[in-house]
Amino acid sequence: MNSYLEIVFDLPLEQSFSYRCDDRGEASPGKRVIAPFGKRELLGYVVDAGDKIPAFPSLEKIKPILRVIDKEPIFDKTDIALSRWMTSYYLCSPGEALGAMIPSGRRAVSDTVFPWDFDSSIDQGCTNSFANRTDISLSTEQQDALEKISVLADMACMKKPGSKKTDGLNMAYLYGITGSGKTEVFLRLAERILKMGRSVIYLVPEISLTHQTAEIIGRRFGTAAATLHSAMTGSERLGQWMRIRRGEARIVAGPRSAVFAPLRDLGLIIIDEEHDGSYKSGNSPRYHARQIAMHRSSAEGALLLMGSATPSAEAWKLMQEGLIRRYSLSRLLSGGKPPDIIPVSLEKTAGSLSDELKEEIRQTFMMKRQTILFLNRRGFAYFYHCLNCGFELGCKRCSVSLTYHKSKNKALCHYCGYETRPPVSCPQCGSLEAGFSGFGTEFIEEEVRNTFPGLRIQRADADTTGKKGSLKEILGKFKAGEIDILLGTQMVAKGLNFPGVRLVGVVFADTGLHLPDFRAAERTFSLIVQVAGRAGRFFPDGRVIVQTLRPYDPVILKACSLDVEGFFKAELAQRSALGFPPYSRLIRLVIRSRKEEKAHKAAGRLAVLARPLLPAEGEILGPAECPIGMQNRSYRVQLLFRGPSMGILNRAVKATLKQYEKEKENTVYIEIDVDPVQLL
DNA sequence: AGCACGCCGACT
DNA sequence: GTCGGCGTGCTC
Repeated sequence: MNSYLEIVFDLPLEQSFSYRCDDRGEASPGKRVIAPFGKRELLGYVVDAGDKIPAFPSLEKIKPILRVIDKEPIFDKTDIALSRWMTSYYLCSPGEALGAMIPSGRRAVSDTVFPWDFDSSIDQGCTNSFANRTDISLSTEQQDALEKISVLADMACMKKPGSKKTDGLNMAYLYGITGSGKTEVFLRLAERILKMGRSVIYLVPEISLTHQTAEIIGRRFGTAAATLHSAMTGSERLGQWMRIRRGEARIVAGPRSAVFAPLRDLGLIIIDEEHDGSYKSGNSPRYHARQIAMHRSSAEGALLLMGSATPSAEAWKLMQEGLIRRYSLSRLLSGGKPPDIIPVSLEKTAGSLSDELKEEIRQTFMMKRQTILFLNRRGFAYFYHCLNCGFELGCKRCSVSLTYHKSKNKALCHYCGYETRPPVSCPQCGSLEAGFSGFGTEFIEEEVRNTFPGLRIQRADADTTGKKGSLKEILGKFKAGEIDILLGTQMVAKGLNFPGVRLVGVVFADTGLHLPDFRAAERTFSLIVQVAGRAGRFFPDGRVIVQTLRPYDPVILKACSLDVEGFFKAELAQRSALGFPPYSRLIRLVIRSRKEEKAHKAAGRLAVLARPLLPAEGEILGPAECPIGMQNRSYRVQLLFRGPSMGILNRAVKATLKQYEKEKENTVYIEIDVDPVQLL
């Protein structure tokens, strides 16, 4: 019984390996085992077990496994089927797919067990306060959306799981500004699905939001709720995983990896803030939770419900085509209107604060209210520049500008961490008219302090919130009114839920617009609208000032007038004209090598091999140096496969890589990114 | 991915 | 003379 096992490892290896197990059938498919692999002992996943002697390796080569980790299988047939689909879609190995699915799969196995606790977040946004009350009455809009989506949910749930194709009838979108009550509709729907005896996944973008959502769900659904997030230790997460697997927890909240929650009878997947970039994994397999959710909901007969005020271009197009049903929430529950959003030109401004912004800060202070200043990218446009010869100081290992950090008097690289003392005079021409200028948080902090010496100013970015808990502390002080101006990156967005805030300033809105990425406009647009939307939720009497070097840029203007439809009309027309997603699909290969010409040679060869393997509808872009051409001493060259459908692309890429490997000439590291979102 | 084996450059 | 670079091959 079960004397031979097929095992896969979390390594970039296609094949499975055969092992012997002398134990009494303890090892079975879906369990993890420790097995000798070359010189080391590796954690592997059993994918098959049987009595038949494996055909391939000679019998004497087959080693016995060392031990079985799990008492119960952690993967069932559905999970293994999902991992197979991931393998073919994302072109990763079976072991990598399984490793991404189990939250502690890639870490050391620890045996400490911590109790599962809800973090009582300091974020007391209204989400919390109204979501706690189940008796709250819905607005007509909410009620209407809930009823219509419920019909869809019932239809999706009627289908037998596995009865294939749901013809897009299983996707819905709650499109509405922040504060219009999406959360309550999500929760009501979840309640309904749970009552029908089915289960729910509730995805949120970040860990911080996970806590908040977990808390709401925990209060509302009690022990039926579970959380899976990356701040938990391996064993904590495994504990939750098994609770879910056993059916004790039937609603799971978490970030992108929670899309793999091993729920049975899945009835609903919710993706809150669907546009958010954190749903895309940054390492192999580079999956997108939305894509996995689409696959799972259709394979398991569930409804997929997404929500955002600023949908992704992909979702927007599917809504236009009717493949995702759209339900709008257009009114704020508070009854107010979004605040005025005023674009202000920075063109003739000496520093980084326009007169308009300064004046509003002054007024806000006089009204005893608070200001939040937003900087979208830490240290961008913060580069060493020589006015005489144009020299720019860049990282020796990565081709990005070095950022000046005044507190350390160091110039440092954001990608690899390289640091150096900033030169006094230009290293190229010796001119003294060289130095750092720009819009980093530190720089602006100083300017704000000099302009408003009497005000209490606090900076919040990766530097000041390095130690855990300190962001919480800062936000706590801000909420208590002990800070007048909060200055920081994305993370201060949470402060937007505080009623003392009157003014929000986006210091430099166009940073993202200059990036060499076809999604730059989409991201810039959505950032501004998100900021403004959140602002409006709590202080409809408030102001939002958007500073920009391009006050006439249509993207900025449409964002300031919250014109989502208008933005997508123009943006989709442009994407279509240029043949970019959502009007095409992409696979990106990044070839990395220490030697520049090696990387280029490999990329060139790959392109040559690929062309005949790609049907006429497809094309290959590049090879080209990546926008960030060098990272960690490695040259990076990219190759983009573009075509109308993913099928032809991943077949071509697979065949290309296979052939390239067979040639065994110029071995390089190749990174595969299916549906890339960042092209840097 | 690691880890070993193997063959060519500048150093204790 | 060795130490050490990374190119190549293999892992049941």
